[in-house]
Amino acid sequence: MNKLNLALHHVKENWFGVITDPQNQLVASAFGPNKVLLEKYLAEYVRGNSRQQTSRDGHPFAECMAELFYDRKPSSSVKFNTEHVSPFQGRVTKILRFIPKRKVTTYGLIARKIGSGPRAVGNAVASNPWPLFVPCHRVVSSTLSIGNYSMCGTLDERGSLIKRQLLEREEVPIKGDKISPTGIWDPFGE
DNA sequence: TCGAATATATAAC
DNA sequence: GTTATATATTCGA
Repeated sequence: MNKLNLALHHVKENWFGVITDPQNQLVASAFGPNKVLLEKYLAEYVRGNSRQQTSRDGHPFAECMAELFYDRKPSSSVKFNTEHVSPFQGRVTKILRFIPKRKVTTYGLIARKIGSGPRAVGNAVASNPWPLFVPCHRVVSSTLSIGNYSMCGTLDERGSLIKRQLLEREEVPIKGDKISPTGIWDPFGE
């Protein structure tokens, strides 16, 4: 029981990987150019959960993930397995899912919305188990610089570049190396 | 349990 | 621009 499935999909320079549970819920996703690192990262994420019972069938979510990467499809109808996320991460995730396309928000605004601190929100966003499906790339610092984006657990300039490309494809207004103020979405709404 | 480490914010220089 | 400090949550010894 509790048998998980790992599915991979390759498009151009990137590998897209998803782990799903028997109810077809998304347990975790990750992507990057290094297939070995990707598999290692996902296996580590579910360590202790499935043991060696992970199967490797294809899954439509893997293709869906690549579509999301190229901004070709909405992420609706994907159910998430929240087994590994803390209550706090859950509250942050709920906000992330509301950030509209063409917009971003900040760690600080999310923090104020849920009565927490920006640094804690940064931790939660950084450990988002469902990148692309849950648009954690739509969160930037209060200075409006693009900021950081880790892929398969590694945090470097490359991730930041990918984050920028994702935002550009979604037509978030960017001037120079900063988000334009018109691109900010306020979680307090109106 | 506690100390250290964060994908931060803000104020002051 | 660069600090210093406050801050919430997580993780490991």
